[in-house]
Amino acid sequence: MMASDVWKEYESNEISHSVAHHLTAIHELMGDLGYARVSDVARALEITRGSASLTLKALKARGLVVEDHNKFLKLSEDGRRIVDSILAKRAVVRKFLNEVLKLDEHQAEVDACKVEHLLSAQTGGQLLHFVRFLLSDDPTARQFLSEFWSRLDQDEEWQWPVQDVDQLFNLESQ
Amino acid sequence: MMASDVWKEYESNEISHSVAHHLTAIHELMGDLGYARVSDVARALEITRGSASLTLKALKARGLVVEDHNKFLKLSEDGRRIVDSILAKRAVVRKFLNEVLKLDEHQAEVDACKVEHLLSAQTGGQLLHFVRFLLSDDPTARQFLSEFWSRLDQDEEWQWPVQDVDQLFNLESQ
DNA sequence: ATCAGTTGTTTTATTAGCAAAACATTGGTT
DNA sequence: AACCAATGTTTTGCTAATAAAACAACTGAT
Repeated sequence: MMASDVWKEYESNEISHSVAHHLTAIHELMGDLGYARVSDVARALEITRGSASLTLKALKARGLVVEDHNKFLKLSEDGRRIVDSILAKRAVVRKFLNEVLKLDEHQAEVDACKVEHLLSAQTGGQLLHFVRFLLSDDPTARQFLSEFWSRLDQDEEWQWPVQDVDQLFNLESQ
Repeated sequence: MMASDVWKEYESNEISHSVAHHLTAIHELMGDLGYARVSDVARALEITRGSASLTLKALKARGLVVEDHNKFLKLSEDGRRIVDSILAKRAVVRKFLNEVLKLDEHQAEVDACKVEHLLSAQTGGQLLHFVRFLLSDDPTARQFLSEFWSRLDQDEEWQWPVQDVDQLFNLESQ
């Protein structure tokens, strides 16, 4: 009852939203500027240098970020792997929301940003498979998508949020 | 560059994970026991009564929870609406992950639990449309799904996380 | 050489969410 | 009546993540 064990796994997530963005900021700064210092991360995330300094100190202690001889930051091997998995999930979710579900780009980006660090590797991988096939030139996929989109145009309105969860799929749920 | 404004919307979310589960706990307790007190919520969430008391006091102040003449809790109209939208998103995501992407039930439940309170109403609604059509008896949908699943069985392995995000869809991304 | 700007750190404070412990209240048993 | 168990609250303390402010160190221009 109540699946008490499930909901607490949220906190036990090793990568918080904040950590995810500190790490990806370093990654993007390395690409954009060729380097990343505490101030650059703070500027990118629009937080104070003090905040970034503290968070990045913790990430250095966790071995996800390494510091150059002169205060230049770099992702460790582990940090790089984490960033890769996060960016991959973000890209897949964004593409699915925007190009399949036809949500506008901003909404797709916001929602992808919110969930990117929370999805399991399995979910990310399966979703990648799914979206790749869905957006491929396979005739079955093309036909399915065009049929789905044509129905989207039709019943444009829909009551959401829904009052009775059990009737979401006009089947039994649970 | 860096979409600084996007990532901060995470914190500005009005419903935190903790709040979402306090509210849904009340809802489920009302269904299971017919009532919900501070202790019942604490037991359901496996936190102390003190913690639940403080969080629920804040929710009463926000008008999402109302207190009976004798310490019995109830969802307000607003609280009920929030719970409805969360449970609907949870159900849709879980169904998609489990019945479409074929992730095992536990993984589907964990991931759905993590993102349910973060998805926008638009995303929830569009995803519902999508899953409903996907799992309907429409021949196009049926054919597409069986084709997807057969491919899933084939290329069983896949390197994840991925090293190069730009080649995720062997197209240009961004 | 001094002065200003940038950078990095530390300290203090705040908020959300928890635990632990002390406390008060209530309800039922004996 | 006395006692015990359950309930609800409050206080204290903790961690993560922020801001704000003070401070030190370095850089560059004049």
